[in-house]
Parts: sequence; structure tokens; C-alpha cells
Amino acid sequence: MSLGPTLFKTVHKPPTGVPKDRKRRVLIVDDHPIVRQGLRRLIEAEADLEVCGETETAREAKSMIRELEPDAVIVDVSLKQGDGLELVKDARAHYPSLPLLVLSMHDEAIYAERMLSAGANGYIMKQAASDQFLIALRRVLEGGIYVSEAVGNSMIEKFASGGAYISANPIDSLTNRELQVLHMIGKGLSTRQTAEALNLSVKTVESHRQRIKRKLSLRTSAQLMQYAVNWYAGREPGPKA
Amino acid sequence: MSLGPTLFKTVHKPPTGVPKDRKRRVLIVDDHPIVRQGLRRLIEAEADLEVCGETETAREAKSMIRELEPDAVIVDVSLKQGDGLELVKDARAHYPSLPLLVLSMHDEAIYAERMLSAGANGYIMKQAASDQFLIALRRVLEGGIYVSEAVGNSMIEKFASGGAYISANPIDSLTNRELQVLHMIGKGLSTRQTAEALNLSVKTVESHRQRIKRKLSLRTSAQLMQYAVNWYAGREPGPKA
DNA sequence: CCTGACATTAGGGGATTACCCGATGTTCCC
DNA sequence: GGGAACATCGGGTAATCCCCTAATGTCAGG
Repeated sequence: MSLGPTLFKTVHKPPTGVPKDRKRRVLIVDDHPIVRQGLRRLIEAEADLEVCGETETAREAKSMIRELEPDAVIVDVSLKQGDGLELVKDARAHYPSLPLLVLSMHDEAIYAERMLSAGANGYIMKQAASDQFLIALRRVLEGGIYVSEAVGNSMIEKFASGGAYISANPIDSLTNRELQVLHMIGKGLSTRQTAEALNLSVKTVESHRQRIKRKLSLRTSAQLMQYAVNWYAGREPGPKA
Repeated sequence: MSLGPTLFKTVHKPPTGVPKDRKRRVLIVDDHPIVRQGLRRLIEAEADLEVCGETETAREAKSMIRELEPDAVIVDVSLKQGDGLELVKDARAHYPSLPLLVLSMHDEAIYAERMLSAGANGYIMKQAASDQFLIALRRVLEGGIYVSEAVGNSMIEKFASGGAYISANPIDSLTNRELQVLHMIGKGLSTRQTAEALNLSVKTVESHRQRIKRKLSLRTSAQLMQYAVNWYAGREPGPKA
């Protein structure tokens, strides 16, 4: 994953032909009703912003983007089926200049780079303060990119080291799909349930799990689950038994 | 502690000496600002409810309960430091009749029982619909108990079949051997490795695992491993990221 | 001492998964 | 356009899961 070029490629121009006095219309995609309410409250308290729609699923989001033509879309990383990454890629493919702000519930800085590479314009955590969220939203609406200071510094560091950088944690060597599977394992889903959640064959999920194990130097399936659960819980993957 | 008595013991009377036309005051404890905004919006849209305060930490929550004397407290299970479970226990110990509604971002019914045993009056997931959340909040305000239908059915099933004995900590219902096996699972050992470590037949270990799953209301092997790893990591003061 | 409840051990058998291959199509980069 | 990486799936065998049943051992209470 070459981060640098992608970073600059995703600097989009703001939407043209829009009266400046019109409210910017935002679409919310999140499977937590309470979070949607919170976003709606934050956005509608601003004079220049409004919510034009909200949905729980990536599938519905795609049609809503087409029909509502929002000025920006807020996407949760972990949707129920077919996660946010897929939605970001799809939306970016169809609407090259549509501002996309990604929401993450955990502080997984790992996702930030992948989301930006997939076409997102911003990445912010739900732990972030409310004003930071509005700053991020306005930044992407203006065609800019928003990341937290920590994530930004990490990227600059990598960029400076010329890509020849060796990651501290082996999770960075996982591909997007493998990371998704690891996430599912951490959530306690079986191989079959993971396949159903991602609309994949059981065989495919097995292949991903196999490759994850090799990349992380894990021998058994039990070790993989231990690693995934600890990682998902925000712990450092514990001592290998 | 049997479930039955606990169930009825935690049916509190509504606070006395409160005018019925006064708004019920709710304290929000959650480390996600956006979620707090969402809860605030939901609550303040109701004529009979209001938010009297909000905080991110369990520590601050304790002092705010003392000073603000809220009619109910909404607690997130996964707070940064000193998680929600501790807060629930502490609040219940100091205020036996204070309604406590626990919010969870995960759909793991496992934690519901633990939270209720610790003194919570309700348990609801962030994936739940907004109206369900208000139903839950009003239920606990009235002195009742709220759980989702799935969790409730699981408890009723246990209550009906399992001799009506459920410990406050479901792990207490495990026998010594079962506890040993759970320990091995948490360490990342496979069934075969567990059998070798304990000088048992694989079939025996399978039986123990099956029995553990039933006692802890776990459906799949993946859930068992998730539970075991989390439990094992909680034993030792593991390295928290 | 005996009966009943529980713990521990283990097996049978079908369903499922793990784990080793390989094959195909896509995408991205030089 | 060639190559490497990624993603997707299948085949086949060994292992495991998951539902039963059931034989011992232990221990409390009548």
C-alpha cells in the first residue's frame, strides 16, 4: 500500500455550482441509532449544516447517495453487513469528488490509513470531542483531508522513511480483507458466521484465516482466536502460550 | 446467589417525595461524546425526562451521583478506566434504589447477566432502536428491569431448567475441572493441547467444554474462546494499550 | 448403608471445520 | 503487457465440534 500518492490523490475539489448560502446536506451511515441521533444533533445545531438522510446499511446508503445527492457522507467503519470500507470504495468509484468522513468506534489507527487509501477524506474516532467532529466535517466539505494528530504524525513518519519502514506490529502486514476477518474473529463470530456477515464462502474465510495465521506466526486456530480477541478488546495480544 | 431472588430484589420502588410533574433527571456516563449527544437528544425530546449531567469517567460519575442525585444513571460498559462493571457495583452499594441502565456496544448477551447480577436494572445495546432505549429507560425509572427479548428468554430458560441457581459470577457455577479447562482455553490452547496438558482424553475435554458453554449460555465454540480469553486477560493485570 | 445428586471420565456418530494443496479472476504497479 | 499481490473458491483428508449416552467416583443426608 503506497500511502503517499494516495494521500494526495484524495484531495478533492469542493462541489461546484452550489450556492454558498445553502445548507450543506449530510448523509449519515451508522448502524447505531443512538450514534445517529448524536450526529444529527451535532450537525443540526449548526446553521450551515443539515442532515438529509440516515441509514443503517451500506446497501441502502448507495441508493441514498444516488437519490439524495448529499454534500458529504459520514460512514461508520463497522457496519453490520459489508463494512464501511466497501462502501467507501464504492462511493468513491461512483462519485470521485464526494466528501467521505469515516467514523470509528475504536482507536484503531490501522483503519485510518486503509480508509484514506480507499478514498475517504477524513477519519475520526467516536471518542473525539464534538467540536473536533465538526472541524473534521467542515474540512472534508471544503475538499480537504482530516485525520487526528496522532494518525497524521504516524503517516508523516512513514512517508518520511520512504516506505522502507518496518512495522512494529505485524497487523500492518494484513490486507484489508484479512483485517476484516480478524475483526470478526475478535467479535466471537465463527467461520460460518463470518462468511455470512461478509457474503463470502466458508472456504474463502478459511483461506483468510490461514493466511492471517501465517502472517502473525500463529500455529493453531485457538491461538488465532486468542490473538484476535485480545486485539479486538484493545489489549496487546497476550503472551503466546 | 440465585437469579430469582436477585430479580425481585432489584425491583426498586420509585424515588419517594418527588412531585410527579417534575422531570426525571438522568445522568449519562459514556466516553463517546457523540453517543452522549445522541442520548441527550433522545432524552430531552421527551417531556418528562431531562439530562442533569454527563461524564466520561467512572470516577467522576461517582461524585456526580452524590452531588446531582439523579433519578437514573446510564452507564456504558466499556469505559476507559475502571470499567462500567465497577461503577455499577459501586453505585448499587451506595444507592440501593438508584435505577441503573447499562449500555453496551456489543451484542454479547454474556455481559448482560453479569451486569444485572452486579446491580444493574437494565441492559440495552447501542444497536437497539431509539424507542426501545426510551422504553428501557422508563422501565428502570419505574423500578422495573429491562433486558432484550433474547437475553430475557435465555434467563427464563435457565431459570426454568437449570435448577434456578445462577451465581452472581457465572464462573462460580463452574467446577474445578471446568475452570481448569476454561483457563487453558484462555491461554490459547486447543482442545488437543488441553487434553495433553491435563492428561485427559480429547473426548473428556470436549465434554467439559460443552458443559462450560451451557453453564455460561454460550452458543458456539468461538464465543467460548472469546469469553475465555477475555476472562483470562482479566485475571492477570494484562498490558493495556 | 444406601440412595441420589453431582463430578469426572469417555465413547458413537454425523456435521462442521482445520489445513494442506491448487485454480481462477482482478487489480495495481513498473 | 508482464508480474506480483490480492481475493475468491474448490478438493480432500484429518481433526474438531456438537449432539447424544453412560460408566465410574465422590460425597451428603436419610
